[in-house]
Amino acid sequence: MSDEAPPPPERARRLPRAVRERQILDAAVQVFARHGYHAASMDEISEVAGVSKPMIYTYLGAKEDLFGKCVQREANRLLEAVQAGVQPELPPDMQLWHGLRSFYRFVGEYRESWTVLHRQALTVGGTFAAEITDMRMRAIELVAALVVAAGTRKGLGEQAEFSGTGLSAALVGAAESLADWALDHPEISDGVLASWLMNLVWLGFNDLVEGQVWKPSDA
Amino acid sequence: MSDEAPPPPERARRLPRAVRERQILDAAVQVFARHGYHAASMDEISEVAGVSKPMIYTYLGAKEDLFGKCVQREANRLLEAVQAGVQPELPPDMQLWHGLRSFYRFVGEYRESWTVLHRQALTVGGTFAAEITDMRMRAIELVAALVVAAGTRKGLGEQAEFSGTGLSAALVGAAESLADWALDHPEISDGVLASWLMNLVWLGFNDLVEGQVWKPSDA
Amino acid sequence: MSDEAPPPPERARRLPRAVRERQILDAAVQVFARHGYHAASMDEISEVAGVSKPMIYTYLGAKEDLFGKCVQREANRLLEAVQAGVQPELPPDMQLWHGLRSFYRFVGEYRESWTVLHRQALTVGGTFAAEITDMRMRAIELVAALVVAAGTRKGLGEQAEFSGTGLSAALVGAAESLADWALDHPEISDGVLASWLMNLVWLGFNDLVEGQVWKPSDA
Amino acid sequence: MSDEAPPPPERARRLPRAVRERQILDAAVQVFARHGYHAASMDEISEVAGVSKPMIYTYLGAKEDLFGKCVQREANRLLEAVQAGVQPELPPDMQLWHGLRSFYRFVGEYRESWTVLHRQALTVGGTFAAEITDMRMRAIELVAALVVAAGTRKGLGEQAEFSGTGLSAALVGAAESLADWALDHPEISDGVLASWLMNLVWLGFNDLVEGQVWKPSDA
DNA sequence: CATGAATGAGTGTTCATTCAT
DNA sequence: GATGAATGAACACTCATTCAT
Repeated sequence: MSDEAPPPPERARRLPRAVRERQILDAAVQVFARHGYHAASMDEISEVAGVSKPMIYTYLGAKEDLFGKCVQREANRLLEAVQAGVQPELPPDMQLWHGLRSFYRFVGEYRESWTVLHRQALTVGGTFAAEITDMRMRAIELVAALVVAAGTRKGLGEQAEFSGTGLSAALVGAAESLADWALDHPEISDGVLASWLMNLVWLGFNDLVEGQVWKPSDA
Repeated sequence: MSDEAPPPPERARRLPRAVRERQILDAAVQVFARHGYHAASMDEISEVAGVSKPMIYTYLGAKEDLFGKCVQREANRLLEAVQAGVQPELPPDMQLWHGLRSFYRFVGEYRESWTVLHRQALTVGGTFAAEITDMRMRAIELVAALVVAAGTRKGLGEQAEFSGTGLSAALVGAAESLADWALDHPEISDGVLASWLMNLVWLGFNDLVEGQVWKPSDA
Repeated sequence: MSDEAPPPPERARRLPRAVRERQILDAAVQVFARHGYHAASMDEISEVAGVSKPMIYTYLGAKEDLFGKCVQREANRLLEAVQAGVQPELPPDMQLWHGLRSFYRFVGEYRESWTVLHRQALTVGGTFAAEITDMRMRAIELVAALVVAAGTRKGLGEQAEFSGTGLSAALVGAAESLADWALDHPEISDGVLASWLMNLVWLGFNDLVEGQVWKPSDA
Repeated sequence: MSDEAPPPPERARRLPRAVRERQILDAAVQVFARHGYHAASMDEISEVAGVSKPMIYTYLGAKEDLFGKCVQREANRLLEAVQAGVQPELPPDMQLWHGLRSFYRFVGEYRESWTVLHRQALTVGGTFAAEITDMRMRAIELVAALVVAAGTRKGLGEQAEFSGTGLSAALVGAAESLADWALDHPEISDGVLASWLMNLVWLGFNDLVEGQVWKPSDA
């Protein structure tokens, strides 16, 4: 029988909720990136976070909620990073280039965020795919509006050779795929990656092969 | 080897092994496409296949083996479909265009195969990711060799504006992403999809916006 | 349509039932000895026997029946071997010695039989334990009657220092345990093994240490 | 059979880990003793323990681990019981006698422990058999050193009539076998059992039949 | 006679989730 | 606020057993 006033166990330090939530989200992103949604276990997340499991449920909800919040947070981070890189007063191609650079810088710096967003978010059935796809679409339109708008101005409507959304999807896919590739080639700088993509989508192989090369005009 | 499936009797409870294996693989592809590797249950697969679970294990092995065999079969199907569409005597751009058409036709026709290959195969840790990535790389080089080789001939080595593997990754990503998009737009024909991609990667946005348009020369 | 291949496919030779049964029992003893009753699988038995599973069921019945028949056959073999070695006209100690020799010879020669009888038969719940125990008891009384009877004649009844069945159990246990030990020491001949046991149970440690030694009188 | 649910160990909801572990181990020993390793089901163990299955896995690990821990605990108990009974200052025969009494007392008191150790531990393939055999050997040498050492002192080396390890195996087998027999004869006291064995191995049948009887000298 | 084909029923194991403290 | 204790429910996998041919 312990009747003496027990000194508060140092074991569990009472931290403000916001801090705990960040700890947990960080751990969750890490674990989700490593194993994917289904293979990730709440046990591992709680362990990595240094927090007991009930706390996760109290603060962030069930596994699916937790994953959703991870996705949201990382998606916001990514969008902010890209938007921060774009300078609206530049010509379209330079805007695109700067946006791409920001994107690749982000991917290189926050690999796990990117992994969760790109690879893992689609494996979860239900609402997530839509949510992610939507976010993806907004992202692409943000970037692709530049060129699509240009095309539209020139009178290229929804004719066979041109489709705003279709091309956007392709463009984003190209950018994403190159991002994945870049994860295995960290020695390639974000500027170079952005340039490659510019040459692909802006000039096309044909011009490129003809010796034409796109280069940033402000470097 | 008599490989001719003898006309299946109306209500044969007792089927030869090869037939059962196909049934099971078909069901597995369907279920894996629907839920992903982890969320798919052997119970559902057996149910869809109209076969008891032990049969699956006897014929195709454990879950991971089964998935591997699905991936292999579908990957072969895809490769064959694409290769069948390419005509080596045509000029490079036409070869590319025909290959892409075959690809989009396949994706449209075998949505589930494509889903398994593109989205689900990467969610399984271990050997699969590598296997798929490898297959993807071989596929891309098959197609991209056309243009990359052209670029290399023109003296574009591994300089900052050009990279064989990097651009290949981007190109394949664009094609894949457009394929995903096309799944939600079945009204767009494979010819049109292929054209869009050609215009993107062959001419580039710049030329496109300037009014230049790529068109198949043999239609 | 098979036209003129008169000899039936060599694949499945139609053998008389008795032969098949022996094949199966041999295989079963082997597999039961290797894995024990529960860990042994009908599949492995059928494979080792070179016979399809339905045949096992047709000829020998279910797994438990099969095991029972294995045990019975091997027990009979053992009993016959021991009985064949005993010569009733010799004095008790020599009878015991010859019986033990036969026993150890059998164990050395039919290791698997011994394993099934001694180690595996007891792990199966239900009727088997009793059956085996019974068989064991009969075996022991067969052998121990010699000495126990002698003791009883001398007026040693069920007093504290003497008990027929109890001592018999101990004696048989000693013989069995030495048999197990001998499996790992095949270089020790059955004559030597029998001698050891004779010295232990006939003379006892005390006499043995005093320099008294029991030796077969007819060698 | 006895299907009466023996009062589940209290309905105490929240118990400290150590208590639960003991409950589970107790239940496991009971069930393993009743059915053997393979036929025992984790379900029954959890039911007998009054605990859900996941707890077993959390606290004691998988089935094989659980069994290993049972064996270890019971083996320790047995060794301690025997060692506690031996008094090193007594002459060899009295030491042996006291050791045997302790052994039989333990077997009578903890039937299930004995069953698990003696009968079931060998049915599990792999490391366990070796572990148990080893433990058995150490146990036997602990006890048999007394007599074997005596024999060796007298100049009885590894000659045909005498073998330390071989005789030890036999001796232990005799003791074990008598223990099994005693399980069905609970009315025989451990002192009597020990006496029987002493008369068998110390004096031998011959002396016994001649009217010589070994008796404890300190009673 | 002989077997490939097929399965019902059960096993060990894990995981997201929630109380009681 | 924070957690160790506890579980329901499901899943992958196996095996003894039996038809239909």
